[in-house]
Amino acid sequence: MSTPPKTSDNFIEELIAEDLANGKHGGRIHTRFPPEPNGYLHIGHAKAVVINFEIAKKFGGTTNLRMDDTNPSTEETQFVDNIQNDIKWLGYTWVGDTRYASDYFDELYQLALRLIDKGLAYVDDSTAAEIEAQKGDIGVPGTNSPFRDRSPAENRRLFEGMKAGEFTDGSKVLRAKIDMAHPNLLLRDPVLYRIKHEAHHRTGDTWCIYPLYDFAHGQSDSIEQITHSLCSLEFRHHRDLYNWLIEALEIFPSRQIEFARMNVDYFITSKRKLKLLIEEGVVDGWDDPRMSTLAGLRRKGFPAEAIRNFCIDTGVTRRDNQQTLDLLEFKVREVMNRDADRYMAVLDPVKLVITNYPDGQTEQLDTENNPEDESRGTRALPFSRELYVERSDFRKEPQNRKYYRLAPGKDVRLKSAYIIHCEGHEEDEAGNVTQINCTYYPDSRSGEDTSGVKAKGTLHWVDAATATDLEVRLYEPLFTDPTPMDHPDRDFLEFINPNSLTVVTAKGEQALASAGVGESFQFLRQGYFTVDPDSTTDRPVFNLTVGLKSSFKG
RNA sequence: AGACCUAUGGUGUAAUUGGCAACACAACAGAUUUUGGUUCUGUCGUUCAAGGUUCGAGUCCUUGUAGGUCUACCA
Repeated sequence: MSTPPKTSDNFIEELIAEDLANGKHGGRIHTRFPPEPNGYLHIGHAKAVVINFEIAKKFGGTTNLRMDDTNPSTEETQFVDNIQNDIKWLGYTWVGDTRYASDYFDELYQLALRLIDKGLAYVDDSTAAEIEAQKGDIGVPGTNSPFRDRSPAENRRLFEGMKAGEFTDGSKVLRAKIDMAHPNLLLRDPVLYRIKHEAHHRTGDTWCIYPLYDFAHGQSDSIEQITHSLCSLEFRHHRDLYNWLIEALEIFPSRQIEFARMNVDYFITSKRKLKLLIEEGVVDGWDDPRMSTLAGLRRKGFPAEAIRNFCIDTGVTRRDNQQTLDLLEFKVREVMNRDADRYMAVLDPVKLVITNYPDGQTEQLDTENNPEDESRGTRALPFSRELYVERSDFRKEPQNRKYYRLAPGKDVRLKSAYIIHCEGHEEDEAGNVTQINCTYYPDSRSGEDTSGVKAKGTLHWVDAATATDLEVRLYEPLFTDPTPMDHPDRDFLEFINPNSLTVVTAKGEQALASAGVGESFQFLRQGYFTVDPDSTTDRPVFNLTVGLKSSFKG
């Protein structure tokens, strides 16, 4: 493991340790991750996944995966499949089959009847607008619905009628009977069930009434005997209702604990906004490498291990936090530096001719695959008179003594090959460099250098005759502002970075052409790149995963 | 306005629960280097404010201040 395990407990672990010490649930720990299948998982979800799975693991417990699918209008099976895939990819295995809140619709309905029979819920004929008006306001008590005092028997009859499809959408709802003056607005007789004559992605037309979040989530936790229900801070106010229902229904007392969600610079994590980016054509889809989705980050090449380490190391607290992209990228480099083989590819090629190298001659040079991991071995590199090097590695005039790349009169080492001496260049009428001319020191061959020439700089290069074309997609953050949502006066779309994607044709080592989708490499001196699924045998496509750190100023 | 939550370097997270404020990232400087990468060393800089309790307060109390959340038949 590249990341040492954290030693101290976070506040959730402290609370759980307390429960354990008090003998709660006989020492059993069971958590759950409850996504709504109406979109793809993003970096913020990853945090919740990691917290739920890691904490359970730490205490020898298990974790369920449950689709919170109580709203037939927005949910799709396509999303279910992707969510499952993402969690597995992150490296986690939930216990048993995937659960669905919709599997509990019968039980939930029975629980609703129980509440009705106890006089703790009623059917309300008020319109949505009327219910809103009854709600009161912050600091202003609400008013009782005129239907609040219907008898349990009447409520039961009406609720059964709702289920039987006797009423139209919106004509009736089931409400909990709590307190219209409660300081927590959520306890002012919240709506529990609504009528929706709409097909559900799993139950089809079986139901025309569907429970709301507050009458599905907590109850599902109880049904699954979840001991600790870990969720983000915005559900704090729901906890009062969560607990009220546990008592009213006399069901298994799961304990909800809230933590602060993780925000990351240059990423947005609103599913609605992510969807908008797709609809507006700003990105190509949920798995566009510029997206904050796990599908996007995976396609871009981020290793699951790096995302996991990032989520773990950023900790669990109750305060608002804004994580830097720097740390995420550090975690990515940390893993890829260890794992990725080094190859050479020239992103902006310019021809370099070694004038004293015999025309038509080719030799094979040895180069290590990964200096961090000797077991990765070496490979052969073809070398001949004509090469490609990076345009930015040449200056018509040397800059200063801190510059040790190519310029007239300068000596540089070609990685794993020879030291060359820059003689001059050719250019077109516009002054663009079209060719760099050099001579080489025949006795400076890598590994057996007796030339005595010292070259401060080492450049990557590729043999022109055998080089293969690569499509390389270079990414920058999707936004020009680290927190595009934090401008109340401006739309987040105003902060779209016009340079978020640049496509270039690079010259790469031939071996790169046969790399498999998802394979990652370090392109020497440039960054980590990962093979995109758009690749064809004719045209391999590489995504920039993350650039190398560079202390070069110039 | 009411209720609830939060406050430690630039960012994030710790602090044996009242005992020398530390770790990571970032930044800066240097060493090593056939990647201006990696690795190594060093520097920088922190307890929201004011009172109080105490031999001793980041930690406990009081009062402020700042930020966040909540009035969907979404989750």
